[in-house]
Amino acid sequence: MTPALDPVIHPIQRLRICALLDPVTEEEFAALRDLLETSDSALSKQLSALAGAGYASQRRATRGGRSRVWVQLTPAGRRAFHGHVAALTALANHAGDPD
Amino acid sequence: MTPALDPVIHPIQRLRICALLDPVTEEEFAALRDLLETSDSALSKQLSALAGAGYASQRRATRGGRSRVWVQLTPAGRRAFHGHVAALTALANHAGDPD
DNA sequence: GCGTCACTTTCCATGGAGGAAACTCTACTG
DNA sequence: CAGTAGAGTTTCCTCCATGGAAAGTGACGC
Repeated sequence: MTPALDPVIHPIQRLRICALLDPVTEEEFAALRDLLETSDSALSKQLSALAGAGYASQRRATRGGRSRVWVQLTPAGRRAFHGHVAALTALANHAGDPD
Repeated sequence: MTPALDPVIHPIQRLRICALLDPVTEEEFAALRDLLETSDSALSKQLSALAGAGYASQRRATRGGRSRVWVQLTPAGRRAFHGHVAALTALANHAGDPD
């Protein structure tokens, strides 16, 4: 069988976002933006895409007098990411190739 | 360090093409098309993209009275694919994460 | 020479991605 | 409470990628 590659997760920036969020409970919006070296708007849109698929959620909290957004993967998002990684790994190992 | 994800290889269909070509010397165009369940034109364009990056090459040979195209990864293509897989693996393992 | 097979390329319509800038919300400041 | 600034968000727009449909090309086979 060919495990399915998830098109919602696959795009490079989204893959990187998931990889950053997977090992932690949550991460600050600004931290993600800096780590990815992207813009506020680009990140915001990618997060919307992940949230739209039910893969990420956001939480507002005050820190340093300012309200900031904290992002986290939902359980479904974490499952989807792990599944996607498994699919990539299978691909890379030629699992299920008829050749 | 974050190993670089190669945007030429990353798109799902191209990743799958590379995964199919990596373990073999060469593969027939029609076989790729059937394995990927895609159209002639779509496959042809993806192969052009890989060839344009120097990652794949084609050879015409006659088989069954008809001339058919055989596709193979170039050494550079194989290196690029392996590098990309390494980058994906590193991402999945959170290598180099500052978190 | 003609039709056919096996791709290739063109044309077109759709969708994703990102920059710039306008907009919203919240939190301070005075 | 009005005003201002910070932190994202959304809109607008433009560009690039992708893919289907169909026309085009080259090599055979008859």
